[in-house]
Amino acid sequence: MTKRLVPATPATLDETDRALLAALAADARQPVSELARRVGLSAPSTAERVRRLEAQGVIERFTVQIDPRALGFTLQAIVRVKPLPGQLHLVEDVIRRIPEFVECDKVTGDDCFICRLYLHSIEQLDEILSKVTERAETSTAIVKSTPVARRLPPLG
Amino acid sequence: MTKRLVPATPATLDETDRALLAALAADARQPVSELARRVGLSAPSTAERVRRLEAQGVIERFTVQIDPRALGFTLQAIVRVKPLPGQLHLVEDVIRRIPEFVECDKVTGDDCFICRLYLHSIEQLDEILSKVTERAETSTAIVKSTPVARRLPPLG
DNA sequence: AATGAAAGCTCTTAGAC
DNA sequence: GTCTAAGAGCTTTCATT
Repeated sequence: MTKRLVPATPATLDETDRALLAALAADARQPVSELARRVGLSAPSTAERVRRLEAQGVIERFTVQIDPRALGFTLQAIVRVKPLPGQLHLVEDVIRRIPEFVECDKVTGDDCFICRLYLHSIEQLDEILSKVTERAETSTAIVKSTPVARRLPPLG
Repeated sequence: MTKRLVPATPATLDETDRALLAALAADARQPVSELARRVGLSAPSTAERVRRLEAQGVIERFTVQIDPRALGFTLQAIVRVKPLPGQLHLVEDVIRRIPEFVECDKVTGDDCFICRLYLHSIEQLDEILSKVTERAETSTAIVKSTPVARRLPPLG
């Protein structure tokens, strides 16, 4: 697997690149030969474009989307975290080390962190948040449904 | 590509399945032969397990993680959206139709929706939110960094 | 459920435009 | 940057345990 060489800020993507990205987003495991058919190029050219997109850092990684329920995670919560004075870095470390926090962004405004938490049960919420509440105020919202599941932004 | 047959709530995953999922999460495009080496099975068995995980709905899809900056999205925002009375469904539709909203969860509590928004510039924030603010109160936080990028929850 | 061997595809490399 | 062609490598099928 070719690895990122550049931090990828400017990247000139033509129509073929965009079509490739869209096709890969829909099914990352489809063979190069099929990708090639979709974008109207030969297999070698297609393979090289995919490698180039990886090397440029446009493609960060090929991955799999797993249904959390299949792993026993029946609940999802969005937690806003406001560290107590002087606890910011420690709070960040604590979050990073709890694997049930599957995502965390540091944001502007009163709440410093906004995180997504996977839970096996509602009881587990207290269990996990207790590790954070020593050092931060938290505000939790339970996910009832997901009107928009992670999708690609407009490629145009 | 085999498609989901069951809503996947109970799924008995053994150690090999978990190892497979972890390997696929790290690189979804690696060949079955390599996956087979990693989990210590033959290629045919490995291929069948991957198909089974897809059919069970454990694997939702194979996809690609793209650097938003490569597409010109230099900013990310987390927007909390509280629809005005009677506007809930319309607000949900509006969000769904704006492709820059790359993710949206409906949650318990005062703010009905929590969404992730990709932006080309700070000016675009007003432009996009103006389509929502006719029907909802919004509260926006700009992402400064991402201490935890989307990761797999614990497979144990 | 898993394996090994063989047939059939797919990927990559090489050389040319 | 792209193509065709051919060898290398991968995936799948099937008979077997």
